[in-house]
Amino acid sequence: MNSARKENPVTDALEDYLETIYLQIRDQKFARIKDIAKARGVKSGSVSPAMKRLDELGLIKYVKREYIVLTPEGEKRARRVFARHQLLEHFFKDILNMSPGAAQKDACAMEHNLSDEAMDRFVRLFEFLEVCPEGRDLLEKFRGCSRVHHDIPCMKEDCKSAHRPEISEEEQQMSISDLQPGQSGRVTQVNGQGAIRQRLLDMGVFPRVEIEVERVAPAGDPIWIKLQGYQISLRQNEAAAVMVTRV
Amino acid sequence: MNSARKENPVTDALEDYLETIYLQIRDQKFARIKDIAKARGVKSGSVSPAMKRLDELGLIKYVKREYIVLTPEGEKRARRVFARHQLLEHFFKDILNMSPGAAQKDACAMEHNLSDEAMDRFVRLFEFLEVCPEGRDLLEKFRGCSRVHHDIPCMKEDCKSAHRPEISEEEQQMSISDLQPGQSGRVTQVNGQGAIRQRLLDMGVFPRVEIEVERVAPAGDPIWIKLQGYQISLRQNEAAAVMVTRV
DNA sequence: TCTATTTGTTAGATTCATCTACCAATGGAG
DNA sequence: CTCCATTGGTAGATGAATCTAACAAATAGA
Repeated sequence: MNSARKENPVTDALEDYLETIYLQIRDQKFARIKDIAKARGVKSGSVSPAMKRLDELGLIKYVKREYIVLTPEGEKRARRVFARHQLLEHFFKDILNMSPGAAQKDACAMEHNLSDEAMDRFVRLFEFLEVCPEGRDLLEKFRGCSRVHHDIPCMKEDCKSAHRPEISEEEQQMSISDLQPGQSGRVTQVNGQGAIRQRLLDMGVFPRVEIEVERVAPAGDPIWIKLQGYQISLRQNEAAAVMVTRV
Repeated sequence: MNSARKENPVTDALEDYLETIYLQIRDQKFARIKDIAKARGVKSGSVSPAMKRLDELGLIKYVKREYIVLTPEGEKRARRVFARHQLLEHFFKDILNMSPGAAQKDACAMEHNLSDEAMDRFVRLFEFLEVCPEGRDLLEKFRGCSRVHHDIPCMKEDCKSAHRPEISEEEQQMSISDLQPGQSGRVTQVNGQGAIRQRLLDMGVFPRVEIEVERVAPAGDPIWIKLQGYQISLRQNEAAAVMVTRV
């Protein structure tokens, strides 16, 4: 981020201003300090100097006390940021099924940091889901599962009826509490809800991660596991919520 | 981001330090200024005061010139950031099929800004792809398409053989250049490669976006379209690369 | 034990983004 | 035409994160 700024002095904050200007010109034909300040939640005393910097960078045309105009370069840049915003928001809201508010907020936070490559791959995913009949069905199914999933993992539902009916021997699902000390597994599901789930995720316990049970207390309550090279301890109910396949 | 900082003064930079410390303790049993500076690409003169701040915040224990120790609170926080990093990197690398370097970089940039809700939904997606047989197949297929896709959209490939064989009337695919002025469409695919594709994405032309053809120049070359309330112009070859369904 | 090297600290400067508080310009309303 | 309200601009301050450069402490060789 530092080196990026040296080559390209347009900071995230300036990009935000640019995007705001872009949207205001779109929606009300002009952009002025007051509205920008309001939209961005800053004071007008902060906007003026920012406009000066944007002008110096050739991204806007700004003569004091007059309306702000985007240069072609500025418009391009603004549109780019806005496109990333839209893409992320769509992904969060319509694919991951997040609440609109959170989708918007997360998109705002990330719009400046999405590489071209990531953007490209997101779009490929969208294309897949849009164009491919299977993709569409799957999205439906995923969203269905995701919505219900607060309790029931998708596996139990209609997914069960799919092809690849029998699950091979070593893919047997079990919970961490079924593992003996020394045994390892690969996480496939986190069944807990609310605080338990949150805590597990925050500790890095989610699908694809490999864990090893190191030690189990006599009562079976704290269970020490190793993941990503670090040791953590789980309560019994947390361990029981984590489904794994043996490795 | 501002308001968040007031309630919780742990900035992104401090969180990065915390994560670095966490990983160094994991990998070499101790963390010291020099290594942290190197890992983060800053000078040691910047690290010392940061350690002081982290100590004041109760996230590390730091006595000058001695090794740095994470408090339970600090360890929790570090693990949380690292978990987000892992999750994002996994998503970018193994699901979106990005190059390892870019996946890593993007994950770094976003790890501080991923809401709990987003994390939860990502994990649901992983669970779906891990546990559900259909999910697995689909991921395979998507990755296959994604890899080849630089030229060939997935629709033409094995996806074609899926259920839902015939595409209904109004879902006929056509390119933007097939639309008449006044007609509208919903983007489903962006077929162009390289610079053309990049330009289209940067302008916000990607699946799910609705566009309307406003005007076509006599020669058919610049085509003006409206999307997201803004007018942009496309060259003929760009327009031809964008597949839409009529709306 | 004494020096040379490595490592860490401190002070002071810079840049960015913000604030507050006050000042200046503009434009209606009377 | 004047006055006042709205709007924008400026100066000065703050806080974060960084740098450089000089200094101090610890460590390791000789």
